[in-house]
Amino acid sequence: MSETILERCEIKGLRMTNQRKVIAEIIENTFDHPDVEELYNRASAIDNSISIATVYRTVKLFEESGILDKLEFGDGRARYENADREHHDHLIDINSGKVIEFVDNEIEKLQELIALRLGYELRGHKLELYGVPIKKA
Amino acid sequence: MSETILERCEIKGLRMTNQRKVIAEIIENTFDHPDVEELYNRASAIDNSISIATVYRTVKLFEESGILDKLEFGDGRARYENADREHHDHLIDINSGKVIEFVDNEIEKLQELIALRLGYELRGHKLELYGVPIKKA
DNA sequence: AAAATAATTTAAATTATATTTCAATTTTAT
DNA sequence: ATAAAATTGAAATATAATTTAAATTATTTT
Repeated sequence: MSETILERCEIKGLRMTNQRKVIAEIIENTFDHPDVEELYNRASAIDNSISIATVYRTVKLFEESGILDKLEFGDGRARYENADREHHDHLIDINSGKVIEFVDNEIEKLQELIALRLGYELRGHKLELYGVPIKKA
Repeated sequence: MSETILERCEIKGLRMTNQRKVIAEIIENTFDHPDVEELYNRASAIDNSISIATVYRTVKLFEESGILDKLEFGDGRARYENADREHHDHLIDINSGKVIEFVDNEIEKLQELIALRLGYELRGHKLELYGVPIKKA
């Protein structure tokens, strides 16, 4: 977990063009979950010649290479985050859209177990909690 | 949990046209997770004048009325199932695409708890397990 | 029951997200 | 430095979903 995205791309033998470096940098240094449009905006601010087609192509390439994780929170747009982080799930505030990350080892273990009981080896999962903030009295 | 979809629609005051009845029937009597295209095919077999726009409109209406649940398994198409069933989650066989339903009360309780710990009241969740069948020796 | 009003439908047009084509450019290999 | 291969930008295309508008169907009023 210590390499940068750029380094991991190079390890995988991906040709690192300027455009890809810009996108890699942005994802490296963000802790939110930008969609392609947002990545394009942020990338354009750094290199305004970059096209949105390249952003789409790059996130797809990075996802297929295991560099990025694709998230879908049900609003029709895909979001991306650095795949090289401690695994976590997401809680989405349905009022504000805010996304909170969490990990729960118990739930992780349970998922493995459930899959096993059903005769499957767990290869991945998707857990999203949707909630509203509890009002303090 | 004993009413039909049609009855629940009527309770909610939805105007039940022929088209909507056909779609309601189909979902009532299916235990898979059809997408709109598939619903349209099945509906067309019953009433070939039904249009795909109506299928889209109807699943949206039904979803907003809590009659249907919308599922997204990451292939870009939304799938639907009768919302009036014992709650369950899904395990997707990544080889065959087969979908297995399961319930685990422990995991349900844990999710509530996690949300609470983060200061949220849980309003919904999405849990999908992705796995491959374990080969028997 | 007929007329008036309101909601729904079909088919086509439109929108939104994502992918692909192709000529031009950039990168890598020779 | 040149040739070969991959990537890019811009525009075209694909795909899922939504919307428009005229026509139809259902509901309400008289």
